[in-house]
Amino acid sequence: MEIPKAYDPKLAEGEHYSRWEAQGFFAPEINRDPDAPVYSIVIPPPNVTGSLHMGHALQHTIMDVLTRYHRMRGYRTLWLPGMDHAGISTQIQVEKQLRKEGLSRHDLGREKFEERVWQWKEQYGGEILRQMRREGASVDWSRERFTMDEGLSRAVREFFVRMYEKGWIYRGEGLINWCPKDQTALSDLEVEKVEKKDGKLYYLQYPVKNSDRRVTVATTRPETMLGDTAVAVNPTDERYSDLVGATLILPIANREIPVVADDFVDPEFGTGAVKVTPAHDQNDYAMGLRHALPQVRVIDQHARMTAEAGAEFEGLDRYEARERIVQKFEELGLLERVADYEFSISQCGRCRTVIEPLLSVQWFLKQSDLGRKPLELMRERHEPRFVPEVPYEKVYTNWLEGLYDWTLSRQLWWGHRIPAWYDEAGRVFVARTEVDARRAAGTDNLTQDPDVLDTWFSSALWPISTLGWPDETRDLKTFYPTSVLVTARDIIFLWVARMMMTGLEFVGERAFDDVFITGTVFDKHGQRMSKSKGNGVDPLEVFDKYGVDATRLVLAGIGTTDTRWNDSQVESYRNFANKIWNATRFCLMNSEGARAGQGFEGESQTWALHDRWIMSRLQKAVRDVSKSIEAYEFHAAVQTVYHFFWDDFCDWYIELSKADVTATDATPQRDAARSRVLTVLEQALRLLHPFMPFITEELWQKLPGVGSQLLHPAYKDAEPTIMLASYPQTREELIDERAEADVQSIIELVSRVRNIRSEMNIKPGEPVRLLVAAPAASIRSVFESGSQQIARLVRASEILISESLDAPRASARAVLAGGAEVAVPLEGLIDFAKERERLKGEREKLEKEAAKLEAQLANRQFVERAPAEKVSELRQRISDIAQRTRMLAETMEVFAE
RNA sequence: AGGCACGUAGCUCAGGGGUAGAGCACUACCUUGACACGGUAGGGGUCCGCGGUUCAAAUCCGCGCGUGCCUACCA
Repeated sequence: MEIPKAYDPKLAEGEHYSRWEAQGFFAPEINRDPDAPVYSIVIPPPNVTGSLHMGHALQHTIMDVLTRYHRMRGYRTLWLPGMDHAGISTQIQVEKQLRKEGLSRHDLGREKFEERVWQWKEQYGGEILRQMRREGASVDWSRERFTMDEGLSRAVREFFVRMYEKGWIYRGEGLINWCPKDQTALSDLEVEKVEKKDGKLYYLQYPVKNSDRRVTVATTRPETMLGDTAVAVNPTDERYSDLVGATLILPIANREIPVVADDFVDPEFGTGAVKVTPAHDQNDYAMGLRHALPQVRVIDQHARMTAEAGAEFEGLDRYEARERIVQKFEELGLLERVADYEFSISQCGRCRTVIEPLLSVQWFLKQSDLGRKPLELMRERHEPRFVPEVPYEKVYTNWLEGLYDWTLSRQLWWGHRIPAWYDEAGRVFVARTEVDARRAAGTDNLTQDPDVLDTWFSSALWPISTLGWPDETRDLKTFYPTSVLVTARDIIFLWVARMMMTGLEFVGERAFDDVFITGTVFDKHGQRMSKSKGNGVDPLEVFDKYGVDATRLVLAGIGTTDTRWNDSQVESYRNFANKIWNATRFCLMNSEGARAGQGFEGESQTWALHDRWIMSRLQKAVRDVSKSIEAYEFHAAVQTVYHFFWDDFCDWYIELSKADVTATDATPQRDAARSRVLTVLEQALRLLHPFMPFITEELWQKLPGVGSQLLHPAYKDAEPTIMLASYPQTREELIDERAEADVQSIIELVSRVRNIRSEMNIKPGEPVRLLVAAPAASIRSVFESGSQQIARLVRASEILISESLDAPRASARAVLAGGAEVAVPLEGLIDFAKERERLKGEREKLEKEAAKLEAQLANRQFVERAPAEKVSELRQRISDIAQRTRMLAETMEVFAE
């Protein structure tokens, strides 16, 4: 069979996915075992406007590894894909498109605009889903969901109505975050805090009524003073105790406002007196409620001053007003001073406009009620299990402990319309459908609330709504609760906690068993990747350059760690893919007469040493990889499989088998050896498949002997594919420590001789003779039976094995474990001085180690208190080293001048 | 301001009470019939600093320094 010398990822990547998909391999229905255990994951739905970035690629890789692994283990496996309608960002996208046509959404009207968005979604949306195919994501496309689907929308209305009926959703006036640009309310979680903005702190003086006294307040937002309805001081602050209850004259507005006492005020900060603007500041709002202060609105939705601010300011932008007011204070002689000040501001998470806290009527959800069950579940049973547990369990718990009301309504057109209707009298009717609302109202003359719900409202239902809730569907019963949620840490509050709330509330069970929080991928300078910085690494470009499988290996290894992206890691895994390719190429070039799955017949004790060895190594690799995947330790899993394949299989097993495998005569021995190499390879490919789906499928399909018999019994009727093959299971009885130790001594011998060759500058083509001595008969027999292989690996023309060494003076020597020695006669080739130096170096190394160990043993405390096992281990090591040193000394005598 | 992580080879990172690891980079040799995206042999580390616990600390604890993240009602 002719296959190219280098692996070209594009070929495999272009070929297999569509077949997997078409054959239905991704759907859980492929599993025919009625008793199969269930494994399910719902994808964190990417925004319909989004395209793939490294964070997605990381999450998807981990989900796919878990999904493929469990599928191969015979689980009824579902990974459900879908998208989020992404209210604000999608609306912005479409409005941008309209603007190019000279239109606004108001020109179209609501209905036409919504149609337009749907159109946009069909045309441009969901690019990321196409990109997921490129990643090899084995999601069940037949269950793809969109948060605006009819089913999911029904779930949203159901959620809303039930919460309303319980009194947990209410409509009321509150101080909310308002984005003056997007013209909508935002939840606290959609607001970004930006720290360390340079600004000013203005010290303003308010005169006390009927007095010469003035009270100085400090503020970063002088323009809000027009809305002040009090000044607050700390009740314990003696400087102001006589003023509490006094009346101040608010300058410019010339309004009378009281001085109130409130614990909130920090006497240490500023002047210890705070202006209170209940209508434009979160804290002042709360204080206003405590003291029953009036709320004066001086800033409107467009961040312009209102009529209430006074004719002089009406219509001014908030920042213009600020300047004007400061100027005015100066003129009045009431501006005490202005100080430079560093402070933080809140921005719209979407457009970065500075948020304006505004009083307005919105819909709210009392999260503290809905959050009670998740909090109890965490406190009592530590569920869900966070990976890593530290610090996320605490982050999650702390948030649940301090829940506040969630502003649900958004003044947008794209999203789930609030299921509330008003009659002419303004009475509100919340209902699942308009028909229900009419029935309740007893009239058809109703107007639906114009607002839509926060995008995260529908996201909160994702695990249950995608599976059919509120109906009790088969999918919901089968796949819920889901096995694990894989996501980034920044949406633990926004999303993870809320899914737990709805799952527990409506289905009575946690949304997922485990929550795996991935690390963050930074650029090579440690900066967060972002569009605006333009420092993002495009996963697709990395795929193009190094292949999807290599990229996945890097991503899986990242796991929960924050990592700076560097291509060299991907390059090394690209090389690994090529190594896999070429190892397979070797096996295929020598596959005539061989079949994967054969060659290891009979009692393992009758097998050759290197066969027992590789099987033992394979069992351990299988054991460790499975254990690591199940513990979400992907880095360890990747390392294990990488080193098993490269070091054990390629460097040693193939090399040790080469003579047998490449024999020209078609003997049964040769074919059995070929089958054994193929068998180990085939198992290794399966082991690798969850991480590297494309290359493993590509190569697996080429191996002679693969077929339906290798599929997991749950998939027995399916077309042969590695993705439905059984994941290798450890066969404990094949773990053979003796064989591992024996091959280890062969490896040591070979390495020592190669070292001599290299240090002595012996030409690679130049054959050498080997004189090997070992006092122990067991080691001698290992060397004897392996002498052909050893000779091949070190290019020896002859190997003489005896009990004690009798080598010519002109030999290079090395001491091995267990008292064995090796000498390489080098008549005429040896440089005595150089050999002396080399041996001296060896001896120094040993002496240094011996000194350290001796010192430890000399410590009586150690001997008395350390476990006996440790002490004897140390004694053993010391005696090994002593023996080596002794032998080395003898050897050096030979070279004495 | 609090909380939490992290600091290991030149770089990116594993590991973690008992012999310091990988990949890349580096040095030397090798185009040997799987693979130069390769092979063989090497060099390179007071595991941030200082104390403590322990027979034993890179690992556990405290403090300090540095870096990053999260939370917060600093007007």
